[in-house]
Amino acid sequence: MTLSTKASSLKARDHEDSSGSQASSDLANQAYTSHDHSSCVSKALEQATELCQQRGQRLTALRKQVLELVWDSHKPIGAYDILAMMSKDQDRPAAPPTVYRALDFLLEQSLIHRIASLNAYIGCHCPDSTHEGIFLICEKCRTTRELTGSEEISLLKQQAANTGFQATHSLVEISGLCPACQPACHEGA
Amino acid sequence: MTLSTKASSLKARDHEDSSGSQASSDLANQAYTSHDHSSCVSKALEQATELCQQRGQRLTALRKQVLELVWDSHKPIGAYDILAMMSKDQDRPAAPPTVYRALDFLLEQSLIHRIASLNAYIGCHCPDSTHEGIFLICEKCRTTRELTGSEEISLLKQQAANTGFQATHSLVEISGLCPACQPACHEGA
DNA sequence: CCCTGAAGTGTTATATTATATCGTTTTTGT
DNA sequence: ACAAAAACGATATAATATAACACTTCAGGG
Ligand SMILES: [Zn+2]
Ligand SMILES: [Zn+2]
Ligand SMILES: [Zn+2]
Ligand SMILES: [Zn+2]
Repeated sequence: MTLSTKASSLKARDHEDSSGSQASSDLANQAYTSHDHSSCVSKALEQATELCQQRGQRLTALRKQVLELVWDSHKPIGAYDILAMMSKDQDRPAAPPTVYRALDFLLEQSLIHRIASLNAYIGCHCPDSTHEGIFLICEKCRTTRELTGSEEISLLKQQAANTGFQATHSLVEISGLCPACQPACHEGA
Repeated sequence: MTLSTKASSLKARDHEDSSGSQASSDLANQAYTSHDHSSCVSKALEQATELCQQRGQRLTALRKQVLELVWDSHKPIGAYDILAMMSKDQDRPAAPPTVYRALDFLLEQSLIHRIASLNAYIGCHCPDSTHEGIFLICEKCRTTRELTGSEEISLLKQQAANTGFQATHSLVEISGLCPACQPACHEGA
């Protein structure tokens, strides 16, 4: 597989530890800082509601629930994990198409992204603009951060154009170690 | 899905038309030019044999066969398509693990690449060096070309490093229209 | 040469991810 | 209220990938 340690199932909600609010000024998101993530989620849901209203799209209860489940983690979450949570929390035996249809809608509205190397989904921090994401995926803890600086994307597309290729969409995923997981590398006795 | 028209099955060997040899000087490969592809394949197999010998790795008949089937197309080919061809050509009812093990070996040896957005595999043009590929995937004909200019990759990793992320592997796939398929866009009556 | 351990392969079963299809319900616009 | 469209529930199935175990092949040492 692409990443080294393939857990049997992607998990969410495992960093809801501290609620200290640290303002990391110039960063697009706070994937690496321990923060009040529930407020992240609330804001994301509010923004999504507003955006869909503006666009004349229907953010139904089901779609909102899926969006919330996706947002609840800084780690990409698999469709079947969402399915399991929906079935557990609400005693609804949801079927795959239910989740996939919601995910498709959210992807179309740019409210979430799909991480191809993990077959998983993650909330988008800047859903108001259609953009090409650059994703930094930690091979150890799977925390994934989206960079929105699109200069590199432009360069890539420029180079593609130089070869006569007409680029329409780019997929950039970088695997490695997030700041939190790097010290763990030096712990080997 | 990531690409617009998802054919039910990826296909190979559908551009073995002309054998005109056109030297496109500065290009790493000839995905877009009509050329004697069978000679491409031969060279790739020879080089693979040599590289494995140098590395003390065993390019067995099975692995070589899979490599040839992958190389036979400029389009990424799915594992189950390889499986079907193996079963057809040699009256061997091969099972999935047979193909996946060969693919894993070829991936480890950098003789092929996996295209995540297609769940498919394609031969590498420069297997002697470990590198990060940039893939240009045509949404119409699926012809996929690998760029080896790694400056952009370096920039991406640099930007990742600026955020404290220690990058180890990058995945860059750009979808769009290859030169051959672009005129088709203007044919709409 | 023969033994032996490691690597490779065959085979069966199963896991994981995603879609097709159809019928019902809900919403929207008139 | 009515009709059309969109969303949803439900069942089945497709597509991709791996687990587990037995058997074969091969390299290397005696
Ligand atoms: Zn985004
Ligand atoms: Zn990490
Ligand atoms: Zn390559
Ligand atoms: Zn094309």
